[in-house]
This record gives sequence, structure tokens and C-alpha cells, in this order.
Amino acid sequence: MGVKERKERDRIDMRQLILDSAHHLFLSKGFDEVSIRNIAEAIEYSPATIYLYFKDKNEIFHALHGEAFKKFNEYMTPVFTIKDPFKRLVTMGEKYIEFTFAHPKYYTIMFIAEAPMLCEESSEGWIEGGRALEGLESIVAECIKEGQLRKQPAKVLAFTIWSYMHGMCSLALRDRMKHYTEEEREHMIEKSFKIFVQLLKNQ
Amino acid sequence: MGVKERKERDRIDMRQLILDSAHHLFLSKGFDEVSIRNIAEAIEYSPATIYLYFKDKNEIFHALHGEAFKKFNEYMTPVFTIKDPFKRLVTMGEKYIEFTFAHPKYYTIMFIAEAPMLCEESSEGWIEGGRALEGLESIVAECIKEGQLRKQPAKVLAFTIWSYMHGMCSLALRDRMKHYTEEEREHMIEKSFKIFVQLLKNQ
Amino acid sequence: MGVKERKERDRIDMRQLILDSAHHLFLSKGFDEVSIRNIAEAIEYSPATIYLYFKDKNEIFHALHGEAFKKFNEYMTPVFTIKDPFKRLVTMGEKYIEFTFAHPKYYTIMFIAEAPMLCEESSEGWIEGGRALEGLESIVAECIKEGQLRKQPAKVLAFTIWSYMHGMCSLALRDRMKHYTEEEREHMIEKSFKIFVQLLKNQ
Amino acid sequence: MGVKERKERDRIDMRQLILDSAHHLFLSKGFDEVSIRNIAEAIEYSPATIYLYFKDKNEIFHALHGEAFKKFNEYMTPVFTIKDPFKRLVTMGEKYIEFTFAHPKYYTIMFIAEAPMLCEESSEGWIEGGRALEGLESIVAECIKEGQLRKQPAKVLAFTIWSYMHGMCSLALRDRMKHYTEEEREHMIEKSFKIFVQLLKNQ
DNA sequence: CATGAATGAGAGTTCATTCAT
DNA sequence: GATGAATGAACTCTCATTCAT
Repeated sequence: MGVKERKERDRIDMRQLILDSAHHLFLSKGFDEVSIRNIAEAIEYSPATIYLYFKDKNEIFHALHGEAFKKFNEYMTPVFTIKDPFKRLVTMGEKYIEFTFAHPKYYTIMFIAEAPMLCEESSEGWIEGGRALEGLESIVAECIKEGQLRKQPAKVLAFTIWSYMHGMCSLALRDRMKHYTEEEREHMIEKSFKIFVQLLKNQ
Repeated sequence: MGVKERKERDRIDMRQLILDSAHHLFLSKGFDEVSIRNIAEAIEYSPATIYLYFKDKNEIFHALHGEAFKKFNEYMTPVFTIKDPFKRLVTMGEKYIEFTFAHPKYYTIMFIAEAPMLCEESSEGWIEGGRALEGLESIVAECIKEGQLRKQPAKVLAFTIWSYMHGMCSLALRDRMKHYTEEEREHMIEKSFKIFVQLLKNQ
Repeated sequence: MGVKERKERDRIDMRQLILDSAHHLFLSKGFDEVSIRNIAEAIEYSPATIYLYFKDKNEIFHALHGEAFKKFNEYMTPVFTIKDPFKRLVTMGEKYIEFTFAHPKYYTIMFIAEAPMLCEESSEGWIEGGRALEGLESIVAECIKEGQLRKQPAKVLAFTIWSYMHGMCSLALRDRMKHYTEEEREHMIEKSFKIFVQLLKNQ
Repeated sequence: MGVKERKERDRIDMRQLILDSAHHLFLSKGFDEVSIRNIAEAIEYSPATIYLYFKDKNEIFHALHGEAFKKFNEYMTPVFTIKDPFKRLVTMGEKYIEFTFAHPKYYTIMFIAEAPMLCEESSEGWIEGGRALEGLESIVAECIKEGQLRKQPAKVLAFTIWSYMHGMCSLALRDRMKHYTEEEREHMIEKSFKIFVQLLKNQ
């Protein structure tokens, strides 16, 4: 039985090795530029070996997609212990930004990458993604209930907040902030975030 | 001199022909899926001919990038005749959404596409892009001056607004709204936009 | 000794399992399209296991070749009980056609498949094949002896008959009868067979 | 205009070079064993170059198929000048055998090779093939009309004759005559052919 | 000005086979 | 006896690009 378990562990390790390599390659290369061959070379295995662990290229991306959302949700977990709902909301925003820049390629695959391959709605990634969104919606609902946000449809407001967060983060990741001087850029995001929080609070 | 001018005109026509073809192909195919060969076939010239008008594939994208922003700015021009600055701001937002879904491929190249090729900061696209942003900033500044928006740094607020707009639009374009039912999705964007306008107004 | 025997029996069972799987796969797929992997998957063993029972892919084909001829000979056995030699000959022809379309993949491996692998003349298949041919030759000889066929070298006439039978069957199997309308095709073979029998009889 | 013509000639030459190489490779290798790479190597061009002259692998086979039938029909042309229809028929048979062994790989592609790719019924090959068959049918019909063959459906008899010819030739090509001693094999075909001609004549 | 011809590089994928366990 | 893991070699095909003409 020990043997079976070890083998299973080895298998998981290998899958992880491949995924890590793939993720690592995204950091330096673009998205479609990462090839099975690249991945294989990086881990010093033959291309054929990859296919022992993943059915095809898409499955690797699926796996990364799932992994990314899982990591994201883990990242957010501690936030939910915060009592005050508005504070929870704000902290979640801060964490969101933090995550984006700590794991830019995960973020990319989660929210930016074109998703032809990610069509199966039942995949792990989409489920975890749905969970994340529901988390946000519940916080917003609570804020409204407690009078910390004006009364309005929670779902729509949550989407509005998400849109803002995603817009800001993806503009930065996709290098669309060149119009600002380096100095401006430095603090633009945190300043904007403060303003957005004020927007929510002041109504 | 007449000859020189005609030649120059011909040259520009040909460039435009290529760009139109390239843009047209983006509409049906994805982004990296468009090849020089495709473009050449579509206009019934040889691939080699493309290289007489564009240094390489990147230059085509550069040109498209510039074209997209030009079209975007044209789209926005009428907005600037609106007297009331806040109304101008809101209308600009509506136009932004309109443009996004009228020209998704232009929008993609402007704000979403990975920008390894778009590095030269002096390109037409970036300049036109800068102009668009400055337009927004000036409107925001005017709103603040006229007391229609709370006093706060115009540049940061403009970025905040842009972030929201872009976030919403790009989530839709990149198919990240699957968590909503079709019914919800239908009106989510306009509802959210209304809420966001309220957010700005109510402070 | 009992153990040894059982082991030998097991071994034969396993070989048969593999062969059945391989044959079954031929039915749905083409010839070269059957891979060791396919076979292994079908019987839910690992590819490596196949190599414990067969030296290589060729050996599997050899075995199938033998099996096919064995089946063929079994198919023909009852024919030999027919008293009248000419009637025996005709029935054999009918059975030949029947076998061809009942077991097209067997027929293919017996008479059509390229035979680079089938070079060892001592293989089971060739021996069984030889037996089948001798059977035909003996019938022809008897027909001649009994005056039901004109006097002529039996071996050559047997080959002539086999050639006709094989030509007709293989043209059909290899889809070379497209020039005929579906309606014509339907009955072409039986009509031709009747004519051929008449050819033999009428001399 | 001369340039255009030369270019066109060059193009045809290159296509022919590729086809010759492909055909040549069939002589040594099997059928599916011939790869685009092989062909390219043989003519010392890059694999990509092949694709400038043929859409894909299938198109090469199509072309060979057409070429084979064209050659076949050319081979048969002189036969049709023979006055006596039965003599014409017999000579056609002799020529058929001659062609088979002069161009075994052409024969293979015409009548033996599996034809998944050769499905388009309007291809040059099938048309030329149809012509060949009609030629045979018309000769048979004439023989019947002139009383040199017994009265019977010409189409069916033609198919019967073709079947015999093809069966004999393909058994030889596919190496299924191993049961005969080398000595026997030597003359088997001509002896059989004589017998078959007698069969036809004697009715 | 335009292009036909050519190619090196590389894509994803599959295969028969080996070998340590 | 059985296999999981691994691989080298091969496949078809596409691409951006160059260059002589």
C-alpha cells in the first residue's frame, strides 16, 4: 500500500513540476508562446513525458486556471475573519491588489487571458472563481444590511466593485499606464483605491 | 513633385488596404491567429509584398493600435460639445461602453492585448491614447471645479473612473461573466453603470 | 508438472486475449492505425505487458495471420463432405465469398496486406494457407479426373480460379467498384460468379 | 509572357519531381511509410517546400493516382488499333500484366492501396479509371456481338475478366505466391492466362 | 513594385519500445 | 508477471521572413 501511495505522490509531484514550469515560463514569455516543448526542456524531460501527466496542452492551462483560483481563495480566506463588514470589504480590496502583483501570471490566466480552452463551465477553476465572487457579494450584502453601504442591489454593486478592481489591476499588468510618469505611477493605484473607498463610504 | 506625391498616396492606400484586411481578420479570428499569409491572401497579394509596406508583423500591430485610438477619439469628439461637464462625463462613459462592444477587436488591441510589441512610447497609438486620457482628465477637473464632483486630485479620479470602465468592459469581452445567468448578464452592465454614476454624484 | 501446464495455459489465454483485442480493433480501425497502446488499453493492461507475450508488433500480425487462415480452413471444412467434386468446387467458391465479407479484416491480412512482416515462410499462417490451396488443387484435380473439367494442369487451373475469386473479392473490399451504380454493385458479384461457373462448365 | 510560361513550366517540373520522388519511395518503402519528410529529403528540399506545390499529403496521393491511370491508359491506347475484337481483348490482357510488373507501385495505388483519401469521385484518377473500364466493356460487347464470346451481359463479363486479371496480378504483387516453387512461379502467370483465354474461347 | 520560391524553426502530438522496480 | 515511467524519433503542418528576379 505504501508503494501505491508513494507512486501517487510522485505523480502529483510531477504534475506540479510541470505546472510550476509552465507558470514560470509565463513569467518570461507570453501566453501562446509557451509550448509543450519549452516546458519539457525547462524540466529536462522529453516532450512525450508531458503527455503522461496531461492529456494535452489545454489540460495544463485548465490545471493552472484551477490552481490560480485556489491560491486566490486561500489568499482571501483570512479576510473573512474580520468582523466589521466594510473593513472586510476594504481589506479584501487591498488583498486583491496584493495578489495581483504577487502573482501576475496567475491573475492573467484567471481574468485576462483569452479563454477558448476554458470553456467547460464545470472546471475546478470556474467553480472556485464562482466561490470567490459569491464571497464578495455576501460581504457587500452585509455592508448594505448594516447600513454601511447605501441600499442597492448587492449583486450589481459587487460587480461594480470587482470591475473597478479588475480594471485598475489589469491596466497595470497589461502595461497601459505609460502615460503616467514613473513617480505618478508609483502611487496611482493606492491613491485611486483610497478615492474609490471614499466613493463607497460617502454616499 | 506630382509623381512623388502620387507615389506617396499610393503607398498610403496600400498600407490602408493591408490594415483593413488585418483588422477585418481580427474580427473573425483571434489575435495571434492572424498571420501575414492570411492578410496577404485576403488582399490577393503575396506575403512578400506586405514587407514592402511594413517592416514586420509588429509594425502592423502598431499601426492598428494607432488606428484604433484614432477611431476611438473620433468617436468621442461629439461628446466634447456637451456643455454640462458632468453630463459630458456620463455621456463619455456611455460612449465608451458603446465603442467597446461596437469594436471589440479595436478595444482589445488598445487596452487588453499583451504589449510586448507596443513598446515604443512615441508611437501614434500612445500619443492618441494620451490625448484620450487627457480629455477625460480635463472633464473630471472641470466637474470638480464646478462643484459637480467632490474636490480631489483630478488625475487620480480620472484613473479611477477609467479603471472602472475598463474593468467592466474587459471582463465582458474576455468572457468572465459566466457566473451570471444570461438574464442577469443582459442588464448587468447598464445597471452597474447607473450605480457607478450614482456613486460619483452622491458624494 | 501441473503448475507448468497451468502456466502454459495462462500464457496461451493471454496471447489469445491480446489477439482478440487486436482483431477487434482491426474491425473498427484501419490496419496501421492499430497501435500497441490501443491494444493494451482495450484489454486494460499496460503496453509493456504486451511485450511479455509478443516480441514486437510484427509478431502479433504473424499470429493474426495464422489465426485468420485457421478460421478460413475451419470455414471450408464442411465443404469437403460434398460428394460431387464440381459441386464441391462451386460451394467452395460461394463459401469463399461469404468468408470474405463476413471477415473482411481477416481476409485483408490473409491476402491483401503488404507482407514485409510475413516473411518467415515457416509461419503457421503460411502453412495453413498452403493447406487451403492444396485443398482447392485436389478438388480441381478430381473434377478433371471425373471429366467435369477439361483436361489441363490442375495446379494452374486452381490458381486461375483462385485469382478470379481473389480479384473479385479484393476489388470489392478495397472499394474499387465505385464505377458501378449502387444497384449494379448489389448483384455484380453473384452474377459474375454465375458467369464464371458457366465458363468452367461449358468448356 | 515568356517568363510566365517558364514559371509555369518550372512549377510543373517541381510537382513532377515531387511525384517522382514519392513514387520512387513507394518502391522501397511501404505506403504509409512514405512521409512528407522522406520525400523532401530525397529531393533535397525542405518539407515546407512540398506544401508550396501540394496542399497536403493526400493531394500528392491523388496526383499519383491520376498519373498512374493516365499512364495506364496510354499504355493501352495502341491496343485499340487491333481490328479483331477477341485478339484485342487478349492483347489487352497481356498488356495489363506487362503494366503491372513494369509499374508495380502505380498498380498498387490504382487497385490495391486502401483508399480513404481517394474518396472524391470526381478526381482525375477515377475518371481515367472509368475510361479504362469502359474500354474493356466495349471490347467485350464487340466480341459478343461478333459471336466470339457467348451471349451474356457484357458489363458482368467484363467485370469477371477484370477480376481474374486483378486477382492474379495482385496476388503476385502482394507476395502471395510463395506456395509455388520458384520454377513454378516463373511460368504460372502466363500458363494461367492461356488457360483463362481458353476458358473464354471454348464456350 | 511585386512576387515566387524557399526555408529554418517550431508547433502539438503519437508511437514502438525499453527498463528498473 | 506486470507495469509505470520514460524517451527518441517520427509525424503533418504552419509560420515569419528573406532574396533573387
